[in-house]
Amino acid sequence: MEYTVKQLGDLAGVSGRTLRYYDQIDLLKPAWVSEAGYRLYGPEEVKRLQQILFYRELGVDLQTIKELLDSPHFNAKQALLQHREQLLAKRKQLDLLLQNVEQTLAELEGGTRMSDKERFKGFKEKLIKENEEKYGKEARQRWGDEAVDASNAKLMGLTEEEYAEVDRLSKEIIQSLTAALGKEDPAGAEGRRIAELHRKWLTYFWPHYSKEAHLGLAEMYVADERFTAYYDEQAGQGAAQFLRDAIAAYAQN
Amino acid sequence: MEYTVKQLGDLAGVSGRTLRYYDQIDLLKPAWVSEAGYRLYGPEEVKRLQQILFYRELGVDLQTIKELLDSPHFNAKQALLQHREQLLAKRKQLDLLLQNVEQTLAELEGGTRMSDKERFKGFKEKLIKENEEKYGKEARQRWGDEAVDASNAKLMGLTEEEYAEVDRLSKEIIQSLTAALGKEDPAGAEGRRIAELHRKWLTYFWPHYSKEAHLGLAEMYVADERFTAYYDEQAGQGAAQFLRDAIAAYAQN
DNA sequence: CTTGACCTTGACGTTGCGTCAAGGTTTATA
DNA sequence: TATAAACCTTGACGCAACGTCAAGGTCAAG
Repeated sequence: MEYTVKQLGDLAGVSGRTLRYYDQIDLLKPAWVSEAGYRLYGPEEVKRLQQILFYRELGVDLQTIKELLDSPHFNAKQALLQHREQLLAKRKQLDLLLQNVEQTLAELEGGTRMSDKERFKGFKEKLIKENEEKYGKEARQRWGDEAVDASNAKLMGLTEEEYAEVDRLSKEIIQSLTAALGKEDPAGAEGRRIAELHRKWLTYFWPHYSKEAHLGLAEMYVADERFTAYYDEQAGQGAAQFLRDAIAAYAQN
Repeated sequence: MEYTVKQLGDLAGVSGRTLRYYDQIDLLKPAWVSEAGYRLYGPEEVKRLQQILFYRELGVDLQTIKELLDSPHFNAKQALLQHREQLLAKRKQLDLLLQNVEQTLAELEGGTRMSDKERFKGFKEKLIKENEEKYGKEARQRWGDEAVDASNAKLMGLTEEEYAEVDRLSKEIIQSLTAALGKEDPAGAEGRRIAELHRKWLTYFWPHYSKEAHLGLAEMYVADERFTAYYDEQAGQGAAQFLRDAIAAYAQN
């Protein structure tokens, strides 16, 4: 039985790129190479790939796997013991993080509204302590490496469907604003439509809708430069003002 | 109060490089830049850095932190809820990994000596499932055939003490070889001592010792390039050959 | 003989910085 | 005041484990 990269890849559930990478780092070489330069794998390589994937499944890094499989003296038990220590350390850090997050959440829930000073107090103390210890930095850096990829945190804890709708709404608001800027009247029909969209969007964040609050938010859009900058950047100069006027007209109605 | 990169870095416990990186990705810009091009930070930046580090400590990635601090629409609570979910998921996976590792270790400790077949059973099942989804019976059969003879993972089940001794022995062998290379006679006293060490070491792997088998292994050290490379790398060029000769002399005696 | 699926080798992107390297600036000390 | 030490700058490479084009060669099928 001989396999090309794709055949072996499909068989084992890894990509062709992965196999070429394993070849590159000398972790798994093809049994031979065809005249055309194709990598061809035999049963031996299938076996070795299985072992590689077995250890990878346990979270062992490729270098260690290589040593494990190549060094005839390598003690798998010791490697696993060491690996377990790493996993335990990781979990410990995770638990610490979780504690922190939960505590912060609890403070938010309880409306504790701690001041920034208070909020960062414990954190600052921790930083100082870390600085005193020589390995503080190292530990933090390790943590940085472990940091969860939170690039999808934009989903904001909504269900998928909810998020999709929120996303659609905010995009439509921006688009409508872009189109309406300088052409439409904020107090006109299009302005009203935009304000309505904005209201819908709002309901996903506020438990209760009120015209007063809506109007208050609209005012903030022009008063707080962070909001202003956001809308002006997304939809063009004057977008925040337009939106504020549209909502004002809508809310007064 | 104004700070240069190092001053602010020391204050907050981050490196200058980190601050320059944060500048680069527009996460934290200096308040102004001196004529000489030095970055200078003010109190506002200190506050922002605190917030950045606060969220970083929670494991949030820098892009998300940026959005969090820059976008007025960002809901910190929702973000944290979402983040907590990710942390929980990660911990769950860690626990699974730990379970796997612990089980494998337990098998080693208990001397259960599970067959490779069994060892890879769970793994195999997973692969088979994946293959079935993709290709159905045909692939499963092929895979099954390959899987059955996936039998060469050598996990040596020793106790901790045993391993320590094995480790000590192998290190002493390497050291002795390094020292003896080119100076001592493989058939001499030192060669004999090394061969003896090697024999001791062997007993931890082989249930029954025999001179023939020992000699056979020694031959393999020069015949199998993996072994040769290992010894020559660890103890110097010619180490495998020296060891082979020493064992040969020892075994013939 | 032409698709289309598959193969190859680069080479860049990802994350969050660490770590030189080469060269300019500021500060402390002799 | 000269000079060394400490600090600053901008590149640019490296890290883990691949994903993802891009440009071009190969192979089995219609």
